[in-house]
Amino acid sequence: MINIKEDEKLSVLNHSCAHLLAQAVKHLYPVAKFWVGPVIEEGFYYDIDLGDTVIKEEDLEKIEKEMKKISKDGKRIVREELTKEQALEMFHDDPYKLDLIRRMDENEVTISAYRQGDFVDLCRGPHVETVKEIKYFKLLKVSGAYWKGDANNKMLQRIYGICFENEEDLNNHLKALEEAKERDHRKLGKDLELFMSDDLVGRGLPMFLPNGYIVWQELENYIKEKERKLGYLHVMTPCVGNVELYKKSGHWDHYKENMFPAMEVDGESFVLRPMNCPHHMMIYASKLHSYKDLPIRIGEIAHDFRYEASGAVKGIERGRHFCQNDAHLFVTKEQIKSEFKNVVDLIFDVYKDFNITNYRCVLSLRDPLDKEKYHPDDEMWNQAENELRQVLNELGIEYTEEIGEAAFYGPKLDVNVRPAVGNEYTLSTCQLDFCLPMKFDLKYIDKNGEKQTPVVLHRAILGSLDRFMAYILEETKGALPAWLSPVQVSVLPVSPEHQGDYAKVISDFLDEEGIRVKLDDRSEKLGYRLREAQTSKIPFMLILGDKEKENNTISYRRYGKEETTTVSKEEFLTLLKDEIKNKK
RNA sequence: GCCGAUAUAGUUUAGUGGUAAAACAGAUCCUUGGUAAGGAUCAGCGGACAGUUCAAUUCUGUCUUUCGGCACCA
Repeated sequence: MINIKEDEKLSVLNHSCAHLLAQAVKHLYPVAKFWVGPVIEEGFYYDIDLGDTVIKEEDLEKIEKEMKKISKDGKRIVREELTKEQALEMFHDDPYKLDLIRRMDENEVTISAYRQGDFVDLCRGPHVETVKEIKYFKLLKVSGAYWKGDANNKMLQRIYGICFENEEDLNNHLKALEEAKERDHRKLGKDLELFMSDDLVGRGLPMFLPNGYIVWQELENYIKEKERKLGYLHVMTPCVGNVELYKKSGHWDHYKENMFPAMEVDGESFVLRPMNCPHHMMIYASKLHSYKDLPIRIGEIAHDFRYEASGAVKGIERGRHFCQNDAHLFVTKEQIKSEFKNVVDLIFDVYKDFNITNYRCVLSLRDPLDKEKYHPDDEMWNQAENELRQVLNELGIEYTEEIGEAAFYGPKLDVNVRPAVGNEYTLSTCQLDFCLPMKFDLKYIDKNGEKQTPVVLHRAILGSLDRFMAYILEETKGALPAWLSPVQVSVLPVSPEHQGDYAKVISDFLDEEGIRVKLDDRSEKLGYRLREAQTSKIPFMLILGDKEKENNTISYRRYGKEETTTVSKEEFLTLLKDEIKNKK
C-alpha cells in the first residue's frame, strides 16, 4: 500500500484535502473548532471539536458532497504571512488554534495561514494552487481522538480520509484496503478453523482449535529447538503467583492496572501472572551460582494473563491470555554485549526462516524526566543504554531511538511489524535489566570468591506464539508453508470406488512417515473435493487415478499452482520432507 | 477505559411491529468422476435482560460481543 507521507506531491495534496475537509465541516457545522489536520501514512485526518454535535459515519457522504462542491468552485489557495499578534487576532475565536499560536516563537518560525474562499486555516503549508486540484478523495472513517493524544484531555472527533491525483489510484487504494481485510488473521482464523472465541468464555480469551493448535505446537517446537541449540534451559512454572512476589519485583507498583485483580485465599493474595520474570528470578535464586556457570539462560513457553483494556483486544494478536516465548539470561557485566548480540542474531535468524523482511527496530530509552516510571539510577541507565546502542551499531542494524518507551527496569530493543489491519506492534524484544537482579538480591561468586550481582536480559523472539501466528497468517494469507500447515497433503482418489484402496495405501504410507495427511475418499466429484482442498489452503494435493494406480505413482499439485507432477511415492516423500525440514 | 458503529442458521448475508429468507457448509438419497460448484429431500436462526405494545427479531433502555479509531501496550 502507498505511504502517502513518503511522497512529497501526495503529502501536499492530502494536506490540502484536510483543509478542504475542514472547510466543508465548517459550512455544515458552523460551531466547529479545529485542532490539527496532518498527513499520515494512510492519508490525512482532521481533529475537530463540534461541541455536542456528533458526526456519524453516514454523515461522511454529506461532507464529501460539500467538499466536491467547494472543489468545483475552484477557489485559489492563498498563503498569508502573519505576525504573532495578527495570528492571535485572526483565530481569536478558536481556542485550539490559539493554543498552537501561543506556543510558536516568531523568531524561529514564520507564522502563516492559508485562505481558500471563506475559509482560512493556520498552516505552515505548502498547499496545491487551487481547491480544484483536490478531486479524487474519500473520507474513510470517523472516530474519537483525545486532544493532544492525552486520555485526560477532551475527546475530539477525528475524520480520516485519503486523496489521490487520479481516480484509478484512489480505486486501487480502496481495493487494497478491501484485500487487507481478507488477510486479517481473525478472518483467516475463522475460515481455516484455527481458533475461536466465545462470549461465555470471555473477551480476549481465544481458544485454539485442532488446526490452530498444530500450527502453535510447530512454532513451539521450532523455537525451543533453536534455543536448546544455543544453550537455553527450559522450565515450566505456574501461571499464578503470590502478590508478594510482584511487590518484590516492582510489577505491583508499575503494572497493577494491567493485571487481573488479586484472588484472596486463606489470608493470602494471588494473581494470574502477567509475565514470568519473577518466577525465573526465583529459579535463579534457588541455588548459588559460580561465574563459571554464567550465562544461564532460562526459557519457557509461558502462559500469561493481562487485563488488556477492552478496546485493545484483537484476535490472537492481543488477548488477555497468551503464551510468551520468554527467556531470561543471567549474565555478568562483561557478557552483556555478547549475549545481547546473540539474541539479536537469533531474532534475525528466525526472521530469515519465516521470510520476515518488513520490520522496524526501535531502541526504547527511558525519559530521564520521568522519575516516577523509571528506576532513578542515572549511571545504570546510561551504561545500559550505551551498551545496547553500541551492539546495534556494531551489527550495522538500522534503528530509531524512542524516548520514554523503555520498561521501568531498563532499556530495550523492540522489533516492530505492521499487521494487515491496525497499528504496528512489537514482535520481538530484548530488554536489559540491572534492576530486578538487585531487587531479588541475585548473586554469583566471581573469580575472587566474592559475591556479585548478575545482569538480566529479558527476551522474547516470537514475542507471543499467538501474536506471531497472527503475523505469519497475515503474511502468508493463510497459505502456510508445509511445515506449519495443519494438513500437509490431501489425498484424492479420482474415483473412490476404483482407486480408494490405492489412495488408502498412499495415505497410510505418508502417515507412517509422520506427514499430516488427509484422505478425502468421500463420494463427491473430484472437482468438488479439489476445491475444498484449495479453500483449506492445503499445500499439496495428490490426485490418484487409474494411471497412478497401475504405475504405482502419484500425481501432485501444489497449492495455488496449475501444473501436476507425477512421481513415485518415495520421490514425493523425499521432496516433501526436504521442504518441511528446510521450512520452505 | 473513551468515541462511533455492530449483533439474524455452522459461515456469509437479506428482510420484517403479526415468530423469518437465500447461498455455501451439514445429513440422506440419486447421479457423476482427471483438476474450483450435478440434482432431490431434510434439518438448522433473532446476544442477554428490561421497557413500550394486543403483538417486538424489528422501537426504546441497560449490559455484553464484535468492528473502526483514540488512549494503553514488559
